[in-house]
Amino acid sequence: MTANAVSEKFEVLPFCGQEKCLVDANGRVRLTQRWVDDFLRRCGGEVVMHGLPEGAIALYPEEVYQEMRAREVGNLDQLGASFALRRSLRRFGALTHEDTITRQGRVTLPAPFREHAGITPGKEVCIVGVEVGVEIWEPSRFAAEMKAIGEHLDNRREAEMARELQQERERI
Amino acid sequence: MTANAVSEKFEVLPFCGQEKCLVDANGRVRLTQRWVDDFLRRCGGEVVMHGLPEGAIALYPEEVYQEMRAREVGNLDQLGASFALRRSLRRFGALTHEDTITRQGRVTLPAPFREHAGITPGKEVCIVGVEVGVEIWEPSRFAAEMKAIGEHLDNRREAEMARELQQERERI
DNA sequence: CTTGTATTTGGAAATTTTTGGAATATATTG
DNA sequence: CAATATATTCCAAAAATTTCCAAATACAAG
Repeated sequence: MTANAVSEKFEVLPFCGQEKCLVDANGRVRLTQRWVDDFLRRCGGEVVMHGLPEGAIALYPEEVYQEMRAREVGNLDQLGASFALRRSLRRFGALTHEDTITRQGRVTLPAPFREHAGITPGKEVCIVGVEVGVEIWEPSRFAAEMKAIGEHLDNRREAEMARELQQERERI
Repeated sequence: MTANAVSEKFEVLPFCGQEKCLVDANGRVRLTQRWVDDFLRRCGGEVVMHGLPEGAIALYPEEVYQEMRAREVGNLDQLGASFALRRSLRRFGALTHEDTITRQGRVTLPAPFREHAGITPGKEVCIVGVEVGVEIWEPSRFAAEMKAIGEHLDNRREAEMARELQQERERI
């Protein structure tokens, strides 16, 4: 298959899985063919890059980002009165950037985004599918994030099991 | 019987029982013919692999997974504001992966999934039927899980018997 | 304004990894 | 014990990743 032809196979679960890959000396990453295909299918390769508060970089198809921002951007009547709204617009504006995936599936991460995400040219990053797009993480940050998610779920499991036992005891 | 032909024998209890098998050097497992048949019958061999919070890998027919996952993906307007939604998408995205069982009944476990489940190429795993699919466990984790299930059921038995006694005493 | 230098961009070759298949060995059943 | 089925190892083909290189662009100094 050539780099530009999108596989015909229908993807039931787009933007899933995770990869490790190297950031080249110029701050570029190469997406795997599968994700390139997902983006081509969704938006012809036009992606929005956004620096997340979690300290990672998200890549969304344009339409996903538009939908995500539609509400706040529509609230122009509050613009004069609300510090919070202005801050939010400022944050999203500053940390958002449009790009097109190249024919070889590469995306350049501009320096401010790399700094925001703690990413260094020449080192590895984790690229993670998030169902509606992908996220690019500095590996140790990603490990910490997954650990936090895991611990939260452990707590939920304990709570669920305890509750089940409690219900058994209190049944009339 | 060839690997691709599904046995005509009607399976009353699909996805039951357990097996031990070796993970090859490239992280692939071979399902027994019975389970290959179960998957071919349900979904033509198209499976969804999912890293469970319990630290094992589940294989479900596609349709089972779709049903299991009430679509969070529709809430795009919350994507920018909600850490919890992003975490949820991240967890499911990172630990979910589509695959097709090969003609030889093999499934590749990608490295991140193996790590998540503590599985090492070249070593044994337990493959456990869970009625709606199968789960792949690192053997000692599976033993611990079965022990935990047993203990929880012991507690429930005590609770149920105590409650029954209490009801008898409180009867008028 | 021109020339030389540095930086960025795109592409191709080479290596590594992954994948599918077949051959061999082992176990199971009649 | 033979015949069949199952499991495991090995190997060749295919694919993906990474490294390397050349062209293009931007930048700076003369």
